[in-house]
Amino acid sequence: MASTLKEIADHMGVSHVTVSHALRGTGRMAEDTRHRIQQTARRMGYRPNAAARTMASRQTHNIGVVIHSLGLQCGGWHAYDTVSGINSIIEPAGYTTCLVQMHDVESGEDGMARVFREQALDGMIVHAALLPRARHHLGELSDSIIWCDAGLQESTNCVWRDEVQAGRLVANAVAEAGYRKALVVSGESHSERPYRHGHQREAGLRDGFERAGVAMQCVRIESGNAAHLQMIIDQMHPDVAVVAADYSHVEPIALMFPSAGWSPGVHFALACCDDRSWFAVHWRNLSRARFNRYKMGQQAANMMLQRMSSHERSVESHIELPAWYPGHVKELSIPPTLVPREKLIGR
Amino acid sequence: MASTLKEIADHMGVSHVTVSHALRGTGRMAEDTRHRIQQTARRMGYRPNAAARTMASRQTHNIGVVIHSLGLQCGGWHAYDTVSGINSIIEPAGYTTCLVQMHDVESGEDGMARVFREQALDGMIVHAALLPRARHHLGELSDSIIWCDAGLQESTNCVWRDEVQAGRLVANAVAEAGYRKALVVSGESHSERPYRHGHQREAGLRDGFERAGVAMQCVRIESGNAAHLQMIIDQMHPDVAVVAADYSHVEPIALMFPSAGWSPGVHFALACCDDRSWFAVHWRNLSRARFNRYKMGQQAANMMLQRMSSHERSVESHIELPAWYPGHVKELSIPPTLVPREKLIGR
DNA sequence: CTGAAAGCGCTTACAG
DNA sequence: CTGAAAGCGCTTACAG
Repeated sequence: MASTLKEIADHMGVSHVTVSHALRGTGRMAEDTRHRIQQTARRMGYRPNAAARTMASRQTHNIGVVIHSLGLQCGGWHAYDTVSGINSIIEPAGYTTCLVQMHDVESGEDGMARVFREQALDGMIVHAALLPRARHHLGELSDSIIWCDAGLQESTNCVWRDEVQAGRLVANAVAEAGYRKALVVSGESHSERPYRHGHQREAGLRDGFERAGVAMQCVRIESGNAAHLQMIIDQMHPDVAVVAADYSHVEPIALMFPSAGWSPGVHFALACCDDRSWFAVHWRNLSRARFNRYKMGQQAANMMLQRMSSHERSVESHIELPAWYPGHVKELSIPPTLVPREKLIGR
Repeated sequence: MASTLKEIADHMGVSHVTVSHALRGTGRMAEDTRHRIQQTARRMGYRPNAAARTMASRQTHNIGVVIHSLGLQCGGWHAYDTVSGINSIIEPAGYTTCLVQMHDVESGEDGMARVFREQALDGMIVHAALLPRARHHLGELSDSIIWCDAGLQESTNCVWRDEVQAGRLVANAVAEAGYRKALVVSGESHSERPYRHGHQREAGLRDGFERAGVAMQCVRIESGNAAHLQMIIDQMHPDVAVVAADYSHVEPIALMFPSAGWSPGVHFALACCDDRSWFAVHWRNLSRARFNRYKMGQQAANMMLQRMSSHERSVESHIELPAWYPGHVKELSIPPTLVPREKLIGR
């Protein structure tokens, strides 16, 4: 088990520089020589030393993926799709995904992860809606940042989806299904967050419903809060459709309401402005604005790679467009959650 | 913005070695000197170079977290809880979580992630049930591996939960609630996988039901397959309780059945052998064998740290015990999914 | 108590 | 076409 270039070099009677060139395909030498060196290295079980490479080449080949740690135990699952997408692009390109959970609190140097303190990253993809202060802090740590679904919508280095359009799509679908009023369910507004998808979705919904002449009412709920759920149930009416602003509100509604006697797609109409990749497997009949977080992660990763290869300071932003998905699945006998008004079973 | 020890050293008229010692709290020197150096370093914005540190100290401070990439787009979400738990321990200890998605296929050297090829890790936590071949391959890459919920149950370096016990707990609860028969729903058996939680859970269920004199029938389904779901619905009867072997089967049942007129906790009884951290937020009334993947990740991470600090080759394995959670939530008017037999509303 | 020396394993730029 | 030199920024062990 040879572990260094030098050992291979000594073994073959050449310099370690030649071995280095041979293995990486750089430099000039007889193809035969190169081939023989590669063979030997393989036979001797040579494995390069990442730290030495980093040191000499000034490239870490590490990409930080910054995600939010919302109380650690709960929340943040939505990030997994995106992170998987990022890794699927980055890893084959020879980069490593370094996961960094970040609390807004630790703006101070000392609270930061080692990976930040010790210049261990070539760049980072931020997938967390941080406060301006924290955002600024990251900007000082690296000049190569891609903001992926991070609440930043600038002309360069950002990826986001058109949330307003998602809202419009849902509003149109609800109107077309024959409902006269929409109950829009979303979470408490965290006013200090610089950007909430909810706001934009609501703007889109409002716009869409207005054009279609459908009334709209917003309800803020905490998930799992019985009183809040009851508030919605109290408003149930055949003319009313329930619209969930994001995935974290559509799940509790679908899971908890049935126990109270209200099944989506049967007793009431339900549509969602948000999407998660597992819906495609476990909840195919959910009527929703479709959207692929995995793909968005890949998009951000590609932008990162492009930026690093071209040494450009910036790369054009990308906006992902959602599409309406009715939830009609041929091989499924179960109806979509947004069933046409006239097919609803009253209670 | 000074970026090296030497710049600070020159600035203060000492050697870079002294600065190194001062900053890390090693060596011996006047407290005053140490303090002055630290101040200067901070003022000059010094940030250590991770690669140089790694090189000199032979420690990367990187921990690989190996997860399975099941077709990439779908599956694997369950890993997120565990990964978060790992990171929550590792990061404050100065280590970085390097995510590595691994396909069983790429046993060949060339298909492996760079992080594997280039000795960039101090150790790894494997959270994927790999084939023996792939497992063996990892073993050659690192001598410091913790197997977390990875299908390996040896006396050292492993973390797993007692799945048999989970099955027993569920069986007892179902029997006590007054049901005479259980319909156990699980996925297709992937026979080539070295270990499936499902097998052990089933063994526990079988044991528990046998003792309690409750009949048990297994149904294998693909999630989202309507015919399969119908198979279950056809068997519905007031004496029958539905038991989901893992989280990926309980969700489709709870999400899809209501649309077909069957609500858990109202029209039929439902219990689950599995748990996910988000159940605690979004699905609190699910009756289940409770279990904390986040905590298990922390456990694995602590074992890793212990192993690295003590330079021991191995650390004692840890078995996590599940607990029965009925799903009775005081402030929730919604019933648990495993409602007592006599409270069930017939259809 | 302090610092000069050696070395970690590579890559890059340059001289032959 | 090939290789010797310089250097990346630290830590460790050791001599003073």
